[in-house]
Amino acid sequence: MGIQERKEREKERRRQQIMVAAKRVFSEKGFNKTTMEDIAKEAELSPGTLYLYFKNKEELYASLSLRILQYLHIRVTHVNKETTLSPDQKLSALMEAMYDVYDFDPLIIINMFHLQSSETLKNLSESLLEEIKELSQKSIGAIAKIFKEGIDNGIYVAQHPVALADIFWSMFSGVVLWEASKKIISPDKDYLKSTLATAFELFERGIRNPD
Amino acid sequence: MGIQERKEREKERRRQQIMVAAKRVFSEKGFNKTTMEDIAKEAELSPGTLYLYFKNKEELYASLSLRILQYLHIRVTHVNKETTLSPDQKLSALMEAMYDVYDFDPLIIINMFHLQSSETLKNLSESLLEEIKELSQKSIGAIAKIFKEGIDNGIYVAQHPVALADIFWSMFSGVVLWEASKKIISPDKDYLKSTLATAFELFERGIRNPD
Amino acid sequence: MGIQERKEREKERRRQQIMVAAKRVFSEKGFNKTTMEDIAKEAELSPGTLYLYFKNKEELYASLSLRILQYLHIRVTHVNKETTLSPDQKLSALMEAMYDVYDFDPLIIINMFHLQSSETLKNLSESLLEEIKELSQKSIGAIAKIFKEGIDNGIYVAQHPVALADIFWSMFSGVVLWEASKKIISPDKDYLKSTLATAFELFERGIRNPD
Amino acid sequence: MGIQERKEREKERRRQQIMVAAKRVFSEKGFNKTTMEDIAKEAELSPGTLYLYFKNKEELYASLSLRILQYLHIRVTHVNKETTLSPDQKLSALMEAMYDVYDFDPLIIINMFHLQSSETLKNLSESLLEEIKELSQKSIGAIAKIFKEGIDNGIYVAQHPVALADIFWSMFSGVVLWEASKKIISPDKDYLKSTLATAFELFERGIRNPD
DNA sequence: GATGAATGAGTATTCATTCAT
DNA sequence: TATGAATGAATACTCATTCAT
Repeated sequence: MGIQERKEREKERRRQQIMVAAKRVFSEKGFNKTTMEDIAKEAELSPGTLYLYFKNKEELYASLSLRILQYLHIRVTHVNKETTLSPDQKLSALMEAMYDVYDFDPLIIINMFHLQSSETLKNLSESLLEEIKELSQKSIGAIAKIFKEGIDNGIYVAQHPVALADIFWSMFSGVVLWEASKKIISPDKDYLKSTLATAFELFERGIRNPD
Repeated sequence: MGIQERKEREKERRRQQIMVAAKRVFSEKGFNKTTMEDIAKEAELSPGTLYLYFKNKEELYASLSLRILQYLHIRVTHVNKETTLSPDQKLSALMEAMYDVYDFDPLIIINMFHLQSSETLKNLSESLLEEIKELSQKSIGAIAKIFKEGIDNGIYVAQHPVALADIFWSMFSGVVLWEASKKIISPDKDYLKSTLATAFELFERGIRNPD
Repeated sequence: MGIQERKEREKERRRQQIMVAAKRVFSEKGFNKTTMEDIAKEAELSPGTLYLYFKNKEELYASLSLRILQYLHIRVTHVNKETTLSPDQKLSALMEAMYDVYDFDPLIIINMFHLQSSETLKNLSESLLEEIKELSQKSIGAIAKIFKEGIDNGIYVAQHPVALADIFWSMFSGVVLWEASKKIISPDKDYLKSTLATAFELFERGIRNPD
Repeated sequence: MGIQERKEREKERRRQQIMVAAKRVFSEKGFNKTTMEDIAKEAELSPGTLYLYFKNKEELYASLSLRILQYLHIRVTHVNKETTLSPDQKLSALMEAMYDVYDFDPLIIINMFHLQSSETLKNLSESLLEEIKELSQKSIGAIAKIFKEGIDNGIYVAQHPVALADIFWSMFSGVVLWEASKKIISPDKDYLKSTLATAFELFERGIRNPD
């Protein structure tokens, strides 16, 4: 391993260290109430160091959202590669993946919507924004591919596959968000998983062609 | 009309005046970048006056979300009152109502999710929070009632009506949010209404029992 | 006196209050080492209030320099108005005025050079910069007018009056600055006034035509 | 050449390398907006290395001003050595030298005044300050010597030679500074050299005794 | 000597909120 | 009621300087 490479690896480790700390603090306090000093303390670093790895607070925040997109993309791509699966089986696998995405980081979906507010996006660097765009499109594209197969097979309704992918993703995140906010409004109930299951079931029936 | 009542009415008029101004400014700049002075200027009032009618910035913001809930509630209740309509016709009317909710205030849906972040909710007065809770539950309940009729009639799947209502609302807001963020990510496309139509169509097919 | 006018006057009073405090602190600590909080404390105001009257630190600083230009302009204009004076008498009066400019605010000349560094000028508001430009030009123009009379009379050398005014002003501020820095380097001597007198004498002989 | 000496020479070379880089960056950005990292990059060194050769930023800056004093001193001493020249010829040579000083480093004159602000001088090491003092005095002394000859010869006015030297230097730097700031204030004119020529001409006539 | 990652003190600026009028 | 001048706490970000390697 060359010196160059070792340094690169070390740098990535620091980024991860900061992101882990940031995730903890952002999750607990939300974006506005979290200070860079909070994060620095949590990461056992000085505030200045954070800026060696992230341009500013927004960009640190956004990089957290990027991780879930990366995870999603990997999972969905993986599903697509399983050529032996039927569209129905792939859809099942996709739903399974969505549960995992949720478990991977339940709070970060809420962050993603914060991220996607124009207020935030405008402060990101061109390169990070580009990365987010690209990953979003790829992920939605990969989901759409699953639907396309089903549509081509005639077992799913003849809708535009990307539109279906958008709806699938919207429904997923809409449910997650809505259940999260319900949890605040009436903290004693936690229906998320079952609501999600019902939503998926309903979605599946919705896209299926009547035989 | 007594003096008391006239005063009350006058006060309500001012609240509305402020809310109209606030909506304009929040819609344009988002929550964080909007200052109370911006709103005061837009309302042609002084900053101090705003605090005579709203406890703080968060509460002013939240009251805007309350309006859309009120509007939604009125519309859905109205649908429910039409006893001559079949469940299917009511569902159509409900969808129609959702389009109107969106048209009533496209950006405020995004605000609603901001509202529901714990960060914000914690700063609201007990009474306002109570009002939001109640109205949310009533609205969801009214939507659930429509589904319940269909389920009881056997034309909709035997799911818990409230779960269906939640999914319906989640899907609606999920699509609105996702399309809004896509507009920023890939600004050249604006599919909202058609995506929404597809989503509703799919939802309808999803909940319908196979004959 | 109308309310409008009284407010205006009150506002001007506050500006002066801040400028007086700022001058004291800047003189003592220099631009960089002076904090806005220092000034606020000296003015017995809060830091935020400073920003109600001055856009930023640089602009507060620049406004101090503007005062000396204003003073200079008034004095020189006054000299020009004395139509009964000969060019020589006017030149004497001008020199007198320069001594007073110096006494008015000995340290602020140094500030003026700080001001005129491009570093600083770039941060000023368009309007303030405009004001500085205009006042500079007017002042130099007024000085030039004195020389022009002498030139037209044939008692001063046939140089461009504005060039003479520039040199006069340059020599004045050059001497002030140089003596100020010498005071730091060898704090035991204070030749300023006599050096200035010699400089003026020399200048006068320099511009005078041989009879 | 011993090892000691070679090391010394190497060290001096590095100092020069850094100063050349520093001059470029300071000239472009001014003192405050220049960072040590900027200079390090320009010098193709690391920030830490700069501190091996200069105590701190101020001292690096000051050492640049020292160079021009050194240059000035060399030139003026050289003029003095030319015993065959008349005072008038020496004065001409001095003026020539000043043009060269200006050409040597037009912006550094402005820096010199920054240097001489008490704000900066207070942070310099005793030894550097001493060096600056000494060189200033020597340079002024050398200039004064030229004037003294003329005075002794009776062709220049009977003023204190050091006072004349101070005025000469003040006028020179005053004109340079003023023209530099005018360039910012009214960027369309660039009279420097001609103003300087007029100033020198005027100075010469000013110091000359009427025959 | 040279490096450059890490430091952390230092501060200009903002803006929700208050309160004397 | 309404005002709007004043407040002052709060914080993102910078950068000269250090020091382990």
